[in-house]
Amino acid sequence: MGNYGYVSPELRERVLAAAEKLGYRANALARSVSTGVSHTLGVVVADIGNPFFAGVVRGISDTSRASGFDTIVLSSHEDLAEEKASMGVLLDKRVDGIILASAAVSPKEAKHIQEAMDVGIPVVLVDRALEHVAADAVVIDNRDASRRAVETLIAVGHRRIGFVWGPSSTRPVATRRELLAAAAKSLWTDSERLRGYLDALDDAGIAFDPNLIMVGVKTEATAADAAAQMLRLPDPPTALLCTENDAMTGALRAVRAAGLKYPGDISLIGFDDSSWAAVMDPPLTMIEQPMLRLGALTAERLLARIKGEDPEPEVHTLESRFIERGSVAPPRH
Amino acid sequence: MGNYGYVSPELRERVLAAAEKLGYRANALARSVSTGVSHTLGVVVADIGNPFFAGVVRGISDTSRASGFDTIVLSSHEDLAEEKASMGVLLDKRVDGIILASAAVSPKEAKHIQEAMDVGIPVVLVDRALEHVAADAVVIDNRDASRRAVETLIAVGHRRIGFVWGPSSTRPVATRRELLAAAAKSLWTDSERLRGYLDALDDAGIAFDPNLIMVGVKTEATAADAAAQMLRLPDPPTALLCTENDAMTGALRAVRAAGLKYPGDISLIGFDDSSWAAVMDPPLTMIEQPMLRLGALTAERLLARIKGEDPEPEVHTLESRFIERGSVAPPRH
DNA sequence: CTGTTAGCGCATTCAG
DNA sequence: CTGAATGCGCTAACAG
Repeated sequence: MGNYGYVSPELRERVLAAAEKLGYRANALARSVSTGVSHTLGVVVADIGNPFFAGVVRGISDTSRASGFDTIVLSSHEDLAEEKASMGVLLDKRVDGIILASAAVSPKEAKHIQEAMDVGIPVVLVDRALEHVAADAVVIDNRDASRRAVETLIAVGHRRIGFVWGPSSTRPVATRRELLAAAAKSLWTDSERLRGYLDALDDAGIAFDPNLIMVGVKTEATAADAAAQMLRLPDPPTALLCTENDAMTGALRAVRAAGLKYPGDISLIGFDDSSWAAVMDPPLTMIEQPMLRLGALTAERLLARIKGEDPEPEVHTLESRFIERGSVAPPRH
Repeated sequence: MGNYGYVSPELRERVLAAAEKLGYRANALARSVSTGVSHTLGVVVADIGNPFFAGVVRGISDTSRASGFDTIVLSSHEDLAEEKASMGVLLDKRVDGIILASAAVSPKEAKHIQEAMDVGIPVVLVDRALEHVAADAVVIDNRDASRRAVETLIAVGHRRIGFVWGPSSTRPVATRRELLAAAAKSLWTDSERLRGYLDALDDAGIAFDPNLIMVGVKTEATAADAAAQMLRLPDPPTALLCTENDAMTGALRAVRAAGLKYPGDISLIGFDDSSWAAVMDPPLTMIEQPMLRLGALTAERLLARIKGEDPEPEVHTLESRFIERGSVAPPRH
């Protein structure tokens, strides 16, 4: 049944026929115990409910299956404890390698990753790189994408640009130094996107205003609150950059509640394109991430290491796509 | 390490300490080979990229984990062959039970399900019931929900109501008989929703018009085409019922391309609520499915069978919620 | 309580 | 080519 050893064609037929008739299935677990390999990839994403990760997972499983590997995916719901537990489950189930979109925001939170690698099981990071972790990472050009978006806004005249979900600091951020410190303790993607935002402002000589940067817990509701608060400012933003799907829907709620129209009253740009963004009226200008390719490349890197290759860990950066639609216009006056 | 047998507290401490220091992890595979149980649930959904299924999976894994079960989820991408292969993987990995949202549209396509049950591994269906398969099923009141939606439309005066994604028949459907035959060969959810639509029309004495029912392959693009075609009719629909997320975005594309405004020119109701639906302008009237509870209840039923309970298979029906927002209005004149 | 032994279902090695 | 024996890492049953 395992397709090894020598058998006469005739015996093989008889065995196969008997197996078929009896409904026999080889026990993959016993096989793994015996061989030491499971031909299975473990994946733990931050939130499988996020269409972005669903796309990445699709990319992963398509290419891993093409190589004869199963994939078992777990979701940590952006919770570090759950992430560790999930990795434990994968290690116990003896997967041959692990793909991880980690909720860790600092090197000390990434111990479990290093430990897994120390045990000899290869890990590759996806979507979120991690400093000081010697693992491959497959990501997009977050900083660039963010900068390009803000530059687009500045190019048509905006100078007050809100940033709808940034560092998840608990305390308010007032100075640039505090902001950078908070960013350093945030998810890599959030941090990068914030830096890109700052890059563009700096290049244009626009002063950074802490009131225009959302800080704290990130949910659609808090995004709506933060956006609403910005819009009530004496000098409110004329444009909003939303760094995630829920940030955008939250911002849209606030914009509508304030009785504002986009792009006339306020311009909008968001990360993570979707069908909905395209059918909004007007349609939303968005930054599209290559989810499938992200997943595919990640799986390729991991598979290579499983096959024994052992190059220097590297950060692979894929390009996002800026989709101009109808949610950007010059500010009033 | 397995927490069985008798050990002195002191020895236990020494063993645990040694295990800790050595980084020892019990091999879950070997354990399963030995005990015959894996404490893991297998799930194969039709499309993990669909937020609806992502929610169901979340419900499943939350409640199964609470019972000490891991869950490994696979996506069939609505493909029957992949579904069978996925179930094979799960059986090989010796999961203790399987949850399935099947792509099967007829009893003969459901053999693999019966086979799994014959081998002694419990299966419970979710989202889609299957006639002639003696398995538990956890679903929503699709037919009722659909009927209520159409009744709402009729109540405000609509008589020409388009049904944006119905039976996936390859040939056009002209008569009511053909329609029912096509429905019988469609996904259970699609079929139920179509019946509910027909129920409401019948009750109101409105004649069924095959031109107002989309038939064929179901993608956002084909939905847009179908809707566009309906809108070009000499006697076009004044309302559209969209039975899925992509059907709604497709319909919206067509509505916009035709230069129509909702709800003034055309009313809209859809299945599967989302943040986007709520922030559309006007916001969309939608039918919300209790995804989490659907998943949770499904897991409960399966867990019960794994624990040895063996009641008569039953179809458990949960209630959907009709969320009235701003996409329904009386037809013009 | 402790130490030993057999056995789970497979892959692999080694005589015939 | 075939059959039997050994071991993978674990649980379970059994003497001491």
